[in-house]
Amino acid sequence: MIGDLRLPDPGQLEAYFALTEAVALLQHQVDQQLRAEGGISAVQFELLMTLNGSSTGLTMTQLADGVVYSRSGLTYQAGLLEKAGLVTRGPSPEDERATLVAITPKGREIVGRVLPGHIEVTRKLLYDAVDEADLNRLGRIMSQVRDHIRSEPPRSAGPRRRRRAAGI
Amino acid sequence: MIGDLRLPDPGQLEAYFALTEAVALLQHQVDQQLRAEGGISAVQFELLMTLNGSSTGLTMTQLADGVVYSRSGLTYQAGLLEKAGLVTRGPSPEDERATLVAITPKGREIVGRVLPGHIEVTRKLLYDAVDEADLNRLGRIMSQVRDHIRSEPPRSAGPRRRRRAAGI
DNA sequence: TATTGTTATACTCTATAACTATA
DNA sequence: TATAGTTATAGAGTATAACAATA
Repeated sequence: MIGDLRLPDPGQLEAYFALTEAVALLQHQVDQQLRAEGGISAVQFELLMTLNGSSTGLTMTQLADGVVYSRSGLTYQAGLLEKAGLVTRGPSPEDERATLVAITPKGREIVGRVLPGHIEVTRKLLYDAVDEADLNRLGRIMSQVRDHIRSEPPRSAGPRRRRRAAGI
Repeated sequence: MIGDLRLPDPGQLEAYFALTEAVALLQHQVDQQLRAEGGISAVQFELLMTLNGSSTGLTMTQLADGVVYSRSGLTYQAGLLEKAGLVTRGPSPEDERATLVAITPKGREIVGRVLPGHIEVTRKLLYDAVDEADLNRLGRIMSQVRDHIRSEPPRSAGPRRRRRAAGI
């Protein structure tokens, strides 16, 4: 049915399925906690956390690094955060094209409010599930994977042959 | 700013961030491949793969196991797949309340069409990034995490103190 | 010309609550 | 009463393409 396709061995499949399923479960509960305690989504939390580490603010492009979203999606999220008073947006002195995004005191307050619960959730679901040695291994392995993917040529490089789609 | 909160150590944070970022990057590219070559989303692919392993079909409830979605979300996806002719829905002979979902030949065709590319993407992004020993470790660790989360009491158990939200 | 960012638009997806029907 | 599933609805999020402004 699949022809001469070399299938991944069971160990590879198990790793892939366990990885995606566990992360989906984890992210779902993380998102619930952030919405319940801070009224923000996981994406917004990630943006606030990134900005929290910068005193001068970041440009939209810098903010987009490390996030998967499109530029317009990021503009949308930044707009929501600005409307809620958690960030400010202003022109960059260095590059007139750029927009500098900075976290506000209220933004830091929200981060401080949700962080304990966030840590509690991740501890309960992730840190408590594996011992310290395995957690170190996990961090090393997934850092490797992340760096590997980031070093790959951009998606559009390989003009993949596009066959007829199901059209859902 | 955060009071006496015990912060996770750097190793824990690194593992968590690397995990979520790497999986986000991986899933994004997997989704692109599935849409380009099969016109289906990652969720729909997962559902088809699950049904592909069952000869008699599965009920909506059985299908929901292993997926994070709400019942209505699953109904929506099943409706899309049915409209596209990739699955059928019919009453279960054993339980009149249940709906039996089964994959069609056309559904199997789509799976066969996208699977090689799917395997190619995961191989390039995940399997090629780590050696065999690490992949086995990853599978073991994440299976542990998945089972741990699944064994946790359902979300609603702990009536978390709900503070004022940002209201985004 | 290339880059930075926004906007308009359309669409996909998800969740909540109310509802039907069967166990 | 509890369970299986659907529907109506509403909202959040995402991507694409066109656009304006600066490098």
